[in-house]
Amino acid sequence: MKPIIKAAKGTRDILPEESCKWQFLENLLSSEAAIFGFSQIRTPVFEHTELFLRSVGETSDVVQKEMYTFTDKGGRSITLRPEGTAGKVRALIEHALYNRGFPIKLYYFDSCYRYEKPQAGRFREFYQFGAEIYGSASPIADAELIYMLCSIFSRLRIERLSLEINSIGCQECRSEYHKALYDYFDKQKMHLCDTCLNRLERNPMRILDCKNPNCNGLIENAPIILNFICKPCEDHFKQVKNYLEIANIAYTVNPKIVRGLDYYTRTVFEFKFEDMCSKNTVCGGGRYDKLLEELGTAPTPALGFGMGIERLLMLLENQGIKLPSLEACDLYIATIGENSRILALNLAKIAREASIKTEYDLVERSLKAQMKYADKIGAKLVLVLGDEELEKKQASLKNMKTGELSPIHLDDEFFVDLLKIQTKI
RNA sequence: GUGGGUAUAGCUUAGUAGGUUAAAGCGCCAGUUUGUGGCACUGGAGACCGUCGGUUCGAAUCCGAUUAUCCACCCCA
Repeated sequence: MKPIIKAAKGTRDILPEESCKWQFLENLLSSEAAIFGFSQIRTPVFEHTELFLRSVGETSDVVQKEMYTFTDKGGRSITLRPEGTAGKVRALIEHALYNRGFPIKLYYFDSCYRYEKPQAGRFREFYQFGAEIYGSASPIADAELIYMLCSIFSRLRIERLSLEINSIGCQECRSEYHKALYDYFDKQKMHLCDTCLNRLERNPMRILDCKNPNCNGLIENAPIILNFICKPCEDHFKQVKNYLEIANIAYTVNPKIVRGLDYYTRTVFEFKFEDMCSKNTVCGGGRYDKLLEELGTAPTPALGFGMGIERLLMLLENQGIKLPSLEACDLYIATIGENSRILALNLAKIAREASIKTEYDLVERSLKAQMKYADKIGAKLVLVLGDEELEKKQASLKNMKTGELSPIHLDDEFFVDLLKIQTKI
């Protein structure tokens, strides 16, 4: 026996019992996006590395240590997408979708790839559902995106999900804030933990999120971004909050929310849920008004979010919300001998044309074993074709729920109708 | 990248002061009236105890390394 090959680290197979749940989620998310006027876009799994360097940001952790980057045979540097937004913006620009008139509203359901150490709710290949709005600078667009998310969560009957929002301002006000923050922590360097010392140089805002008790004391009195954002950013944020209140959406302002991708500006938000031990983000997003410019097109305001499907499933599991399981079979045709098998082919064809989910024996098992199998797959009806009845064009139909056996005439033109009625019972 | 836990049949697990054919439940297959499922009973297949090396007369059991997996941190969805 040769050694078996297993799935690569951080990847996993979605087996039938689970894939039906994925299918359900994908349908629900897509149809909700459609209700909100979003249309689907599908972009390649891999892109030129340059795209992510310029959008996600060269200093971000995602780019620095988590990308699947390789050189293809043509010598090009290629990267498997670590997130969904960059590719969508690239496509928007490449196909000049902005000429179709604003707003452009797109959604996607994509696999993404990051070279990380796997753990709960985190994989190297993971799926994101996301939506983007291009061409609106208005705070109503920020609210609209959040409305859609709330609508999705309520359709899934998810509760106890907290929405945290923040504004990280525009580039101008943020750089001022960075300066203030740097000065504040720099004076107290000796009290910071090692990771925070590192953060101080790379992204001082991250220090605000540190769990180390020593750093925590300093955080209390640290400057807050909301005191530094400029008047337009402040107004924008105020209005977003206002629109949320109008829609009766509960939120908390969390000035510590810092998104890890460099392209965010102004509004940022996260939907979190409490797990046994830690808080988990199921969905995160925000505005990225400078990104389109950065990728070489006219300045265009934009915003979007990404939702982790694996985390959504975790959350559903956590709240005991059941998703549909495998669909049962309507009709199983049990056969005894070759003649009845040939007849089964024809009957199955008729039934299937009428969209009745039909199966018959493929492994040449005994009748008893076929009955067992029919039971296992949850067949509602079993049609038993025996040699004796075959001559008289008859068979017996068993209702698996009641155990009731009834004779059925195979020539009956109402044969299919009969099955249809019976499978509905 | 840092730290910790775990590795025994398809699944869930038992088995350690080191001792010969490694155990159970579930699942799978077959049988208990030769043509009828669920329940019960009987039997069967299925594991070189993650891998490599070491200690020992002898290792699933002790030691080391390695790989995989889980969890936490970093970071993120």
